[in-house]
Amino acid sequence: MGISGLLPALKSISAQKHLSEFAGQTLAVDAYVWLHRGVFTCATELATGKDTHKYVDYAMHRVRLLRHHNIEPYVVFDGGPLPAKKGTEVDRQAKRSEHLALGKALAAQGKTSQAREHYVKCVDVTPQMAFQFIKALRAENVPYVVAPYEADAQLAHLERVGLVDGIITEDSDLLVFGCRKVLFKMDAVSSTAVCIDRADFGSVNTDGITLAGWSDTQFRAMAILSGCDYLPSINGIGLKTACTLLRKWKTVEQVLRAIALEGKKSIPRKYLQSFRLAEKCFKHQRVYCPLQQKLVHLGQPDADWDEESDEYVGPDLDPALAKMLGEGDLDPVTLLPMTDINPRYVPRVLKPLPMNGANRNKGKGKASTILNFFGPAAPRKITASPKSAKTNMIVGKASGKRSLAAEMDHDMAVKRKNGAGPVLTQSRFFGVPRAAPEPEVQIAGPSSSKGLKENVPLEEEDLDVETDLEADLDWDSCSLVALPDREAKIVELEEMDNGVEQEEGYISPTPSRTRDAEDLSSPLRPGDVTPPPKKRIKRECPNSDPDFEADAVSSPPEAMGPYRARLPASVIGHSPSRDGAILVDASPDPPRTVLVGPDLRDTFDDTRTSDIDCFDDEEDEQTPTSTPTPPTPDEEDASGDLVLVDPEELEQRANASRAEAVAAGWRNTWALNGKATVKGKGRETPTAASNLRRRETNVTPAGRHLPINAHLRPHPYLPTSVPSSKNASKPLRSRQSLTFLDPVRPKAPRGRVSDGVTSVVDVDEDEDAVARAQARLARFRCPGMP
DNA sequence: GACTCCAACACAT
DNA sequence: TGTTGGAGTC
Ligand SMILES: [Mn+2]
Repeated sequence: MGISGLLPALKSISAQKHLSEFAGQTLAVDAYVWLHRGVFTCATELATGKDTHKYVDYAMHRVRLLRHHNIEPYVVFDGGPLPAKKGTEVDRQAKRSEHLALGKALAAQGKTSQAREHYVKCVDVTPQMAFQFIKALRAENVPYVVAPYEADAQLAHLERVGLVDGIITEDSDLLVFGCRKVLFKMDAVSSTAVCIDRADFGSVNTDGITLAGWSDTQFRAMAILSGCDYLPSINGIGLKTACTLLRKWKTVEQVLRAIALEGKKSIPRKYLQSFRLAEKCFKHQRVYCPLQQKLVHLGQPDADWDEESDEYVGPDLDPALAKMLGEGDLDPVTLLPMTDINPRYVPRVLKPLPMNGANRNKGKGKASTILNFFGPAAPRKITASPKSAKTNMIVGKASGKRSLAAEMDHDMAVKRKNGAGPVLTQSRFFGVPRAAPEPEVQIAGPSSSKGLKENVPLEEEDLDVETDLEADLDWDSCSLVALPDREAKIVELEEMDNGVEQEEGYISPTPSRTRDAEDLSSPLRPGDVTPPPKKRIKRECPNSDPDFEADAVSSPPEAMGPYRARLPASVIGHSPSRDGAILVDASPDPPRTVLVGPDLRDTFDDTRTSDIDCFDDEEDEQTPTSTPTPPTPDEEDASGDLVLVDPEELEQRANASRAEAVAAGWRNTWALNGKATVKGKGRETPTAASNLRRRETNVTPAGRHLPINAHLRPHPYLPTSVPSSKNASKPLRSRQSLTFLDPVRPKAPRGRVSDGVTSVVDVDEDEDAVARAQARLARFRCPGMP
């Protein structure tokens, strides 16, 4: 959903920019957007179960477009459902099958175009489809990561730790997650995008919406109040009124009080409590940190943290599992080994990859992942030393590519560590626009005829090449990423044909962190902590072939070069702000209102700690000041009657059914597997229905996994230590996490293929462990709601 | 009139 | 996921 109305409200600070303006930067990409659009290319094929990878081509085309503009994409995939998301999955699934049936019926009558209309509505992006994209990314050495939960939070994390300079998405939520630079509506044809910079928030003035002087917390509050994915809004409250109320009353508590006293709208019971949880999802959702190679909170939780919260923002996972998940080797929803639904699709490898010795088990090291996983030296904590990671970090056949990506991340980490300068003075509030608004060069047509020329004709001969490859290669016994030597040769041939040269030079990162309003207008800032970026040296295409699709070939074998070159500036001179707080010059301190008034225990929370804990934590320190007069005590009594709704029961009921649905899903899964095991083949024909799943799925549809001879069983789990929070005044309670208790001994690896579906990671021996993890996860993912 | 809510639609070629 | 237009509400 996102925050409806947010983008229009921010129109006044939205600027359409040409991609070339981001040259030299690394931009995180919300993969779902491209995959979702790509699906339109081949909806019919997907719905009818035909193998296709057109949706990957669509996405890769954009990847190459970015690279063409000297932007390094860092692709981020969605993970499993967050407990916070309610599973509306059932009726959706029903609708999908309807559409599928209708589509097939029409197709049978030859009405293919009408059929397609329905097909489109029944196809959805699955993790397995995402994996096809990942295969292509690996082949072209593009950094990527799979989020344990929502891509939103993952994207925000990458920006926060400085691995990327900005984010490409369509989801307005990203702004609520605290992202600084977000690019919406990227258009491949014009090579433009609509850029919203957080530093401009202070100058928002669209239709009565104003954010000057607001903190991130206030902004987030506005978004949540107006209704978000984690919490529907109070009836009648939209973005505008949320904004207005918040402007007047400053804190959520007071806003609620005002609403209650007004008496026209009914506030759900425990709304404030739910609000706090929703807030936590935005602030502290769990993400995978490529640097630490484990799950971390987006923002470190501080006070007001308990186990409920800790699970609500996404249960922790064992680091070894988290890593596999983050790198795409697990289905993030089921935690089962990723399944390759289209093994015949082998993305063209543009360059033989440099592999160190540890990596050189390609073609046969089926169990290497598992070996590494469970082996003696496997799961370990990444310390500050990038070396340990380098020697140890291999994930099976993913081989060179991924280790490259990982190494890149670690290089970034090192730089980041070394370069971490003094924390700049930052205001926590959105600055009011000052001085003359910077004249922004928009759509600065990149120097060139070249850009235009290269954009237009996109030849699709790639497909042919790939097709040839498919025909040639034997994929029966090895996973796709394990490239046969033969392919490497083909690749080299291609390289000779297309050989393009790319400069190895270091490209100066641009300062990406804004400190004041001026920064965004002038991205390049002499005297900044980072060296003034000379406008990137553009890759030249010596060939007459201007097609940027061929660009990728240009990467030299020592592919680390380009990666380093694209190190985001933020890695170098800044340490990430705590809560993504931004960062402009100080604006007038918002006044603090003393909370006096009716007892709204129902809407607030019986256990509320303090009436003025409103602007939580350390983030917003407000100086006491006079402000709109708080409600008078004598109005107090009325408040009790204002609560007309009692959603508690409804909610419980909903939870019950949700739990049931999930449980049913699991039962089906395992039941089907059991049956399948007997038969020998467990995967039903990949009908469209079985292949379709929304990304918010809570229920695991049957027929999506390989038959696994495992069963669910209860298991204990161990508490693990909590990430130390530097500013946590009190120690956090220990957190539960997925832990393998039994020593696992890897057996001889054996590939597994059924119905053309190949398991990428073979974990036969660890079924129990995985099953336990899943059981745990299932519990986590469907907890009782507050 | 301002705002919220909802249903329908676009998204690729 | 966003956008649009129209209905409904205050
Ligand atoms: Mn979202």
